[in-house]
Amino acid sequence: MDSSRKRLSASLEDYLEAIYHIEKRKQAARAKDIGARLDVKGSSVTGALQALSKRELINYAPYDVITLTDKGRALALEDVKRHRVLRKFFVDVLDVDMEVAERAACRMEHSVPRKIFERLIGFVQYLTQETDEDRKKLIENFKSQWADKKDSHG
Amino acid sequence: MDSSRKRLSASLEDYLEAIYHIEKRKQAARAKDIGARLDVKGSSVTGALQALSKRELINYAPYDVITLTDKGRALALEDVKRHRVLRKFFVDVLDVDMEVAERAACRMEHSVPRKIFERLIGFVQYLTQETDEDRKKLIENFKSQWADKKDSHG
DNA sequence: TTATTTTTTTAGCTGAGCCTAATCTTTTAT
DNA sequence: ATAAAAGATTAGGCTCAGCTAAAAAAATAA
Repeated sequence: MDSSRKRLSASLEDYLEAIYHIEKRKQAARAKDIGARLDVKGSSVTGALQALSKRELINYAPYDVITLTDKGRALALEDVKRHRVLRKFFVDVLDVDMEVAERAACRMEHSVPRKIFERLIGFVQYLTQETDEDRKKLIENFKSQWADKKDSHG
Repeated sequence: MDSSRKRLSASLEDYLEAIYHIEKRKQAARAKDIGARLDVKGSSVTGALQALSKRELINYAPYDVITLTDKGRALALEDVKRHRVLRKFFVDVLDVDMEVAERAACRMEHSVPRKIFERLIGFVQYLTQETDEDRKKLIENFKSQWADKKDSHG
């Protein structure tokens, strides 16, 4: 019945998130900015905008600027949060490069179920609390153990 | 040029993994088993089999039984490993139900980049080594902290 | 103001990956 | 051996999400 009930595709999530970031920088988004950010052609952007508009996630009229609706912003924020917590886990705990973490988060963020996401938030917060010496040491131990393995293998 | 160089789609990875599991149980797979496992119709299976065959990941001839090639088995094993390590992380570290972990692993396994995957293996192994009392305690602490949060929130 | 350039949209094509319905093959039961 | 059932494939349709090319609108420059 209501198309807004169905889960957003990974692709549309990407568009929504892109709009969120562009809006944050410069009030409103335009199609070319979105296309540049996601590396797709303008015509593809138009199609996605129409889909998001139909779901009432963005304010959209042909040739006009694009903004998020409240509903859209809420959804975008969920994506952004998933992205952030994954990236933080990859960088702070798994100790991978920021760039690798960023790409990985982009790829994985769409598929993280809510329950897992919640637990991950808790776990990362728990593990990275600066106040607890043991936890910090554990992470450091893991990292150096990893460095050793790397050295011995190549 | 060579289609086998391109990354497999999430869908084809699913088919390959299904064949791997069926083969392990009963020597060779047949289309209906695959369809039953993935909950798709037979005609969809045929299409996937042709795609996998073209990439030389399975031994396939119409109406004949299906087996993995060496290349296919190697690839399937990578998927299976990604699946397993994610599930182990979810269950042993994040402490979610097996069923939730299973579904989450299914959803996420296709998008885990190699470098992240390697680190995650190391981290899970490190954290779940029974021999180290501190690590075990850390996990237990996290789990009970989580249980507390759950109680106080509802 | 008018002409040029940029941006956006429309129209139509492609490939994946699913579906149903119809048509083979193969297997099983009589 | 042959009829019926089960299993597999083909044919054709659908949606999604990208693309190109061409048309339309907006912005900019002369």
